[in-house]
Amino acid sequence: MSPEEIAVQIRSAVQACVVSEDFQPIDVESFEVVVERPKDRAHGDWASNIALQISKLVGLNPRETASHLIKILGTVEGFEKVEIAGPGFINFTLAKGSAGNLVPVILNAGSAYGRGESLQGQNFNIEFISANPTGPLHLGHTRWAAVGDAIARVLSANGALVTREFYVNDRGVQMDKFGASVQAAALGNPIPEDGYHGQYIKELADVIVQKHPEILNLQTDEQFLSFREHAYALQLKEQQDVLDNFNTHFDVWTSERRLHDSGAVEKGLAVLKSHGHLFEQDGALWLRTTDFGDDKDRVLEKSNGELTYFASDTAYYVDKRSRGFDVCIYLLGADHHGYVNRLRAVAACAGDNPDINIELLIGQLVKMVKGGEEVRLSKRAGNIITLEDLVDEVGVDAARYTLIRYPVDTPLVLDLDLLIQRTNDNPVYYVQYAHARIASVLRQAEDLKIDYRNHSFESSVLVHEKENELLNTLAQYPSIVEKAGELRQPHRIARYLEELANAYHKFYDGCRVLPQGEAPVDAVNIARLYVCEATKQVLANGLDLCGVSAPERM
RNA sequence: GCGCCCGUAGCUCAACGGAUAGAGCAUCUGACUACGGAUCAGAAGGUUAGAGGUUCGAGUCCUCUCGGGCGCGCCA
Repeated sequence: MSPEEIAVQIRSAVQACVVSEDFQPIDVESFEVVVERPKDRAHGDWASNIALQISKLVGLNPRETASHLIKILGTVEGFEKVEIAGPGFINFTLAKGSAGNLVPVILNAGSAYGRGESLQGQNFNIEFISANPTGPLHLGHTRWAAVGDAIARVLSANGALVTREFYVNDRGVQMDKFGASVQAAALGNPIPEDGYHGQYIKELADVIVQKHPEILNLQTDEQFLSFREHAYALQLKEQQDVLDNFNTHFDVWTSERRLHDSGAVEKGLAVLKSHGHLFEQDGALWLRTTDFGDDKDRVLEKSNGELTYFASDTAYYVDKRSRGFDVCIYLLGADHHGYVNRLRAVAACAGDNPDINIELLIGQLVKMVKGGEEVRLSKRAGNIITLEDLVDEVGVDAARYTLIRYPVDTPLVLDLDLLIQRTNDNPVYYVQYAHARIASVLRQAEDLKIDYRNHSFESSVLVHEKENELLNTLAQYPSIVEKAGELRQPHRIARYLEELANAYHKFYDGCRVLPQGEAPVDAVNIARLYVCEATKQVLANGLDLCGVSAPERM
């Protein structure tokens, strides 16, 4: 029996108690029935705190409430035991073997097992990374690449429509500094103090000069523009290639320049104006964000007629909404948390509901430690650790998995030495190993000509404690996916996979799957092979949501 | 000064307001002539920074204190 089915049973038990007047009348639909795995498995397979929740409403103390409920629940088929515990928890122990009915469900659903419809019909835009095209992607970007993509996967696993978007900041002062730096490097001049000093600047300069030798003959100003544009194109292409290789694919790349050229900025300002939140002061144009919780109003157009960066942000939000997105998600680094209030205010000024139409996820920065010393990340200083570096060291799977298995609001300290040398201790291998191990068992079954798929699956022979635990863990998967989607927290998938891998390894240790030696194939072997295949499927499904591969061999 | 985030085992981190706060690493002890040991079983390790409060119940919510990170421009 699944947790959802148990919840239904509980609800009808409450209804019955109301009808029999053991409970004071309450609206049976007015509360959420939570069924979850007890932390301590000795408490049973599933537990509910329903009695604690509704005891006041029904006019009894929690334990009395629970005792009425279990009188009814205890008669339901499929439960071996239903009992009260602690302050009024109801613990359910499933009848042996009943959990096995899940196996055919998983195998029939295949890669769709775990997918849900909780976000059906919602159209999400998730914007992440959005780096300046003035250098390689660094470690902070890498966290967003992994997490942003995983959130997108989790959202769509719950039925949402998702667009991954990258905002290219290709306009403004930084681009000019970038261009000037490359130009200087090409000419052998010292790079400007406030320019970019990384080694990649020289490399870009060399590539450009080699491909376009005539650039050296241009007038200084013209030459500068040419260097800037060539370098921009090369650097953007590199970011795109690196992200592709990182298994993170964007649906839309929005250029800030194009946003301006297309008239989107004027359109955005018009929308804000129509809602009456613009005003002029000191010769500048302002947005009254303080109406909606910002701590100061913001300038959109400076007194000299130039548009601010904030004007682009504003226009960009309006533009996204006009493209039909219900929810715009932004992943921002902790150093941008000051933007939260102003962006929420932008949504409100545009006539939207900031609690619904815009979501700002703030992630803490990633710190890298090597040999006990913090490695400082500074693009300008040039001693950056790039996405490429990390992938070169540990591989795409380990890098992605490591970055998504923590909630984004915890600052992350990665020990580079540990990551490089102790790759076997990385939990990603633990999970992948479980998958590969199952693949190996199934391969051997094939070699032994055990065609278990031609036999029917008998769940009743699965009575071993480890089998039960594994099956119950498998049953949790859909609710984990739903929770991860609701909270935008893909790390829940990773943590679940580790638990599932652990349950499988324990099962494997305690339950022989294939017949030993010359022993004949019996129903237990068959059933366990089915369990293996179901576990393999769920591991593969979960790893896919993480953007990590599920290897057949390691 | 104002604001946001964080503080959990030696280290890195978990824990929709739920039961005895959990994993991994590190330390110690065990298991196979191997269905893949990249595994499993066990030991040890905690006043969840501190003090109040809210309630059936607080690591989680509220207030204050201490400690750490970050942000507060007609910059981008």
